[in-house]
Amino acid sequence: MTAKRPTISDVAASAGVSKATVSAVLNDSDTVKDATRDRVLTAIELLNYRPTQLGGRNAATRRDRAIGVLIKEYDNPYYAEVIAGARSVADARGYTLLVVSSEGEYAAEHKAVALLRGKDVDGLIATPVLDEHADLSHFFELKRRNVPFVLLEEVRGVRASIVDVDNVEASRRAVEHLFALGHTRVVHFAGPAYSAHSEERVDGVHRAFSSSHLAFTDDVIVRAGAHLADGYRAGLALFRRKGGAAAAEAPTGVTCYNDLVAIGLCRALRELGRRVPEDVSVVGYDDVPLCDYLAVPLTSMHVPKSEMGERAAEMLIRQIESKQPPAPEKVYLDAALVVRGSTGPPPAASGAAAPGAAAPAAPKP
Amino acid sequence: MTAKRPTISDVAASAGVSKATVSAVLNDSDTVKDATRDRVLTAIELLNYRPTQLGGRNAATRRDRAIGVLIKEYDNPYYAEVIAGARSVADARGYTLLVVSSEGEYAAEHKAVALLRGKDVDGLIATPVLDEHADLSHFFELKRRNVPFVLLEEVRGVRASIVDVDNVEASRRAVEHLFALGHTRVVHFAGPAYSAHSEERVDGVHRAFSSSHLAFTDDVIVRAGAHLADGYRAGLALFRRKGGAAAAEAPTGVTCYNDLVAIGLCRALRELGRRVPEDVSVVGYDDVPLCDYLAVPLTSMHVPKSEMGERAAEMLIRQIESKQPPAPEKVYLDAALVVRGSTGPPPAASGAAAPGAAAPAAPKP
DNA sequence: ATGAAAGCGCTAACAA
DNA sequence: TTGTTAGCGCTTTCAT
Repeated sequence: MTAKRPTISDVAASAGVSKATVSAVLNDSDTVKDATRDRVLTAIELLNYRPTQLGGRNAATRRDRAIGVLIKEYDNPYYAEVIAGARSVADARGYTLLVVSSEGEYAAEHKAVALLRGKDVDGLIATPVLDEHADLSHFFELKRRNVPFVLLEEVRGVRASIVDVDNVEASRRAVEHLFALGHTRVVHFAGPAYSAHSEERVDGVHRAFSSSHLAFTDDVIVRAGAHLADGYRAGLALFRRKGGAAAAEAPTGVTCYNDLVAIGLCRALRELGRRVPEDVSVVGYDDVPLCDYLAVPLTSMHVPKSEMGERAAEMLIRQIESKQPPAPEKVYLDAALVVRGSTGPPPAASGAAAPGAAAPAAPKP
Repeated sequence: MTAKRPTISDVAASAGVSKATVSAVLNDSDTVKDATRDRVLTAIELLNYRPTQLGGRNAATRRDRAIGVLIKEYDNPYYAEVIAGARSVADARGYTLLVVSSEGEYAAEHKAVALLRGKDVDGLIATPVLDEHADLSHFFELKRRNVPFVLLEEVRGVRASIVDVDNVEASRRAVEHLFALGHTRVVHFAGPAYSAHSEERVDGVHRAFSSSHLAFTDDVIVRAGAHLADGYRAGLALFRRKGGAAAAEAPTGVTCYNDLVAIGLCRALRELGRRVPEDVSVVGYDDVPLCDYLAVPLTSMHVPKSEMGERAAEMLIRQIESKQPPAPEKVYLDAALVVRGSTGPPPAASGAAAPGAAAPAAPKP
């Protein structure tokens, strides 16, 4: 009863060509005339054909359902929560998650996507690397082979479903939280170059400054990274430089690309004898569970990570199981600032201030 | 020139049976006589045959090399480092890592291993779940199909390569560190039931007590878990109970299954107004990078996670690429205690003590 | 309990 | 540029 999965022969018949020609189209051979390629592609769409790599009776029957998940950092609790969300719905629907990380490298991403589709995953959830010079052929190959995928981060040039948060707006609100507290020397610790989210968040910082009477100068954006060590290094560098005589110019508030960077920064501040939030206010991003476990709990922009994973998986599975080739869907969820102990009013009024004047006395530098 | 990969036909010929019979053996069909099964299995070993699921020319040529990695928790930085180590060597050798987590559930582990081998991974690195009642058929299937795998945690009943640390010894030393500082009321926050490592570490605690003059009672072992929230909950429960009048009986030192649990415990202590290390000393396990980033840095048992991943991957790839079927290898690496700020002498001498007596004066409760 | 033969969906050689 | 033909390695009837 159950309609059989179409095979390459069905496509060939429908397009009025041979199996070999269809195969050539699938493998992006340049020996195919544009007209015939189009005919084949149309037939693929029409039948919703999905090629398989399997041989024998395998191809027709045995199929364990699997969803590939492409992330960018194994050591980021952000992804752990997104994956947990995706897993909960995948599991309920009989899919298993296969996770691969590009670690921010474009070449690794390319290889990973190729591998996953070579392994016949039924669909893909991906956080793509931002790389101006990189080609997008691996995503186009997914399209060609009709493998559904959902992105968790926009990538220019690929029409695809996406689940995300409005990062520029959220980042703007993070900065405005500091403005509202009276901070005037505010800085942003930006993420890695490979992150579109980082660019969006930088943009948000820019907009917050634009809406204020504060000047957006070059030193507002400090390139940090995505990891604990990045925030630590950048924090040490910045605040050591702005120590001693230059202390009056030091920022009193910092928004960070993510919570890990913020935690790294907090360590640097601690080691330099600056208190959080008395001397410097710090706001993270993502609202990782760890925020609540720190001695001074971290104010952070809450991102509904688990829900993002769930929504992405639901959307993807719907597309996988749909009879029609899927139309791209876009879902934007809300982020909300969670204020905890790491933010407060700036040390003195605003201008030049002797360190440790108004705030509770510091124990020891 | 390059010796072709043996096929099912080669095995059939070598064993003097038909392809169908070999197929039956591979799929664990019970219609095969023991004698013939043995002959087939021997032929498989002899030729070092590895079945493939792929069809067409794929099977002979196109092969992206992949290593499956089975972990137990996505949200544990321990695995992030092990994976990073494995990835570094896998990458250099042209292998891509596919990570799947069982999240501690046996059924998920079974499914994951089946999936991975269905996807034709070249080998597997696995941290198996501890489950007395569970069958090990998925690992035997790997054996039957000659898929190399290395474990990162012992599992009774499976002869396999392993890379690990001597957990009972390491755990014993963690406890003895507290004993050496003068602690007499010491407790261990144990890990989840699915963890063999947890059992080993509990065993280590037991041995430390045995070598001391302290009595090992039932309350020495507190079942916590593997996550931040587990340590927090268990910590709140234990120290709330031992508050007020019972405070004199409260433990002054705690060793934990891992760093996450320790961090959770520290939060509980903070919220209950107990200072670390002045009132309670806490020691973690794994020595995750985060330890250095806490306001009171965490004393922890350092496990060479990255090296474990590297060694496991090296061993596995050697077995994958070997002409001979591999003999199981066992590697045990050294753990070493890293003393940081979270441990110190107990509040008073040892018996009933008023809090905050001998330790350096606290700024404010 | 086993083998012969047919077939799976795909790719690759080679003609046309 | 395309179709024909010949596989690939494996699984699965169905006799025996």
